[in-house]
Amino acid sequence: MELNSEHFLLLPQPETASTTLSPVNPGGRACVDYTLQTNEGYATTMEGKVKIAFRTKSGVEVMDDGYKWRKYGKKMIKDNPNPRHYYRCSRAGCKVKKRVERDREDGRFVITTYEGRHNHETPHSSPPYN
DNA sequence: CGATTTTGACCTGCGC
DNA sequence: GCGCAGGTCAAAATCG
Repeated sequence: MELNSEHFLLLPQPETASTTLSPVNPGGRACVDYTLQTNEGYATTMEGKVKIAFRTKSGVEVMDDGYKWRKYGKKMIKDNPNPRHYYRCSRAGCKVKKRVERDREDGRFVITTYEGRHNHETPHSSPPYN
């Protein structure tokens, strides 16, 4: 499966996303039913920046989208009792970042946030949704 | 042997 | 300006 902003709802950005909304639970979140195993997801497109976040109902945060990810950091967020993992594409020139954290209320949910776009083809080519 | 992963420390940005 | 939170990088160890 290709994780492109085009595959998600391109929301300009959650209005008044400064107080009431949470990073993973915007007031105007888009409850979509894409071809993915995702339940909810929203994409925020900024000037030249792409932020895609969706909640997966998989107990496994390791969803192989066909890219090689290299973990470069782990952080405990105050808002979440669960640690947040920071991944990065191992391909040279690929500055795509991936953030994975478990849901704060439902440990069986995983919030995956992709930032940026891949500038190379999938080094794996094994899309189970093809 | 090389790449990748893990934990900690450090740095930056924003808020107050 | 300082404090807090979040994010990134680095060094070492491990696995393939």
